[in-house]
Amino acid sequence: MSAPRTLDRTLLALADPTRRAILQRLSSGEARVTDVAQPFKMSLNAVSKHILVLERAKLVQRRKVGRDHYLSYRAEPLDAAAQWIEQTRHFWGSRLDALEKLLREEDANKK
Amino acid sequence: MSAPRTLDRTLLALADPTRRAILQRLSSGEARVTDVAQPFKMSLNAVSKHILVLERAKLVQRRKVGRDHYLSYRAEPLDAAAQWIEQTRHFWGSRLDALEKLLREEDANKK
DNA sequence: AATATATTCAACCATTTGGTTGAATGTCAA
DNA sequence: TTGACATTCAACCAAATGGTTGAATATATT
Repeated sequence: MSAPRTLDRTLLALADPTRRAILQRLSSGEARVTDVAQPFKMSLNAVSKHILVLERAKLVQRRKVGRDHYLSYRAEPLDAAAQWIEQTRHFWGSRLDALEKLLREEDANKK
Repeated sequence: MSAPRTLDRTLLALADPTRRAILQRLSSGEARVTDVAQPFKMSLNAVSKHILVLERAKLVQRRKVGRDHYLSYRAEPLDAAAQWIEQTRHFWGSRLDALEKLLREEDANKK
């Protein structure tokens, strides 16, 4: 089904507070690169690189209008990641069945 | 509440197919480092490093018995990540949310 | 005591990441 | 046309990642 590369890129892109902040900013609507970069202490170029990572993960889309690049948030990869995590939790167990697994392990150790 | 560092580490740890495979292996019960490493082409040491990343993210716990280190999967960080993603999707919007809303509206129209 | 097994530690290497600064490109505006 | 603005490109740097090999450590086994 879904190539794992896509999931890799999504999770990697999300594993950074700066990039999550960028996404949050975009979640309330389009913004230009400069606008997105404004609140951060780091250089515009650094933010530009973060945006590239988000684009590679398809979490951000770019629309060029003249010299301005308008960025927007795309929800699909996050949906896909959520789906993967939910499915995984279901198969691997969550807190609720942790006890059960523990008991299985103890049982195995007694052999 | 949860420091973003924890989420960073969880997502980063999950953003790698080898580490996800390791977790999958552990999801069905404890295993030693050697057992975990066996199916992989890479060296034992490489796997050992991956395990370290998973431990740092608290996705894997280690129990030493003599020379053997028994590894087990811990579900809590994944639960936390899922919670973050779900909350985020809720606030940032998603396709599924849109679909849900559409269905709710259709439902309302039928009344 | 000698050897084999399980694991980590240490050093090394190539690549990636996250940041910087400075220059280049493209577009708007006076 | 000249200059300001928006953005990327390029080079560089430090640190982290993902892998290797070889040695060290600790524990079992004979």
